[in-house]
Amino acid sequence: MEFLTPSPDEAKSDETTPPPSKKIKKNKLIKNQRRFSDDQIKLLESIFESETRLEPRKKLQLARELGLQPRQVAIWFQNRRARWKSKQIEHDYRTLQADYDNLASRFESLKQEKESLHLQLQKLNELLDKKPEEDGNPGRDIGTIKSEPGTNLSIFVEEALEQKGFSNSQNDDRIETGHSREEGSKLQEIAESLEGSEKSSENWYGFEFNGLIDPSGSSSAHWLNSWV
DNA sequence: AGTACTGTTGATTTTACATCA
DNA sequence: GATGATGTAAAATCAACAGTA
Repeated sequence: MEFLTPSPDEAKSDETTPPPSKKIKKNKLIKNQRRFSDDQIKLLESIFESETRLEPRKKLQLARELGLQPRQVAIWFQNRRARWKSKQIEHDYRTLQADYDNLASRFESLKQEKESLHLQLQKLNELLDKKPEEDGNPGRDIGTIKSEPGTNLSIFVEEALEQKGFSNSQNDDRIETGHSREEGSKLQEIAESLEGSEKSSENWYGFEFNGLIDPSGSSSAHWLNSWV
């Protein structure tokens, strides 16, 4: 491999002689000798890939091989390290920015879902409280119903429906307490919808909700209201 | 073609730290 | 252990040059 050799003036900063002032250097630079050749860069890069710092012995060897002053090799590695570091910082910044944007987006979606669920719960409560005294069963706030561990939302709603006099049986078409079948279907629909939301939330973007749903018996509505 | 601007890159300076005699 | 000389690295900066609008 044939590499350029700096002129005596260019070999200004070897290990033994002090570097000339910038003014002198400025006047004596020769075009095309300022930049290292492609082959020199190629070799320097390949070594930098495996080791970002050079041992003194290796530096001397490499300098001989490249036809450069050891000082030039040392400076090249210093600059390379500094510029690699700033690029790395830029890269890390972009990565963090993307992560943040992604999380912010998830947060917004979850917030909207929470609001939607809250609305559905309100509607459900309104329906459940429509005729609280007719069957001697006082209406209760859905938000105060205890949800046992492992109880999903549909079971919870079914219980409420039963207490309200709605039959949940597919085969039982009887309307026992004067509620229309349409009303019951609507409630069931909401229950299924809620269950669907609950299920989808469990694995929403890989989020684990186990820790968010209090298994100690606090109401589903409570965690929904307090979360976000 | 000449010019202004910008990015790249080799080199320098300053400062801090480690090692050694 | 304290001290000065020496070497090296990081960070900031300079300066020459190439590419581009």
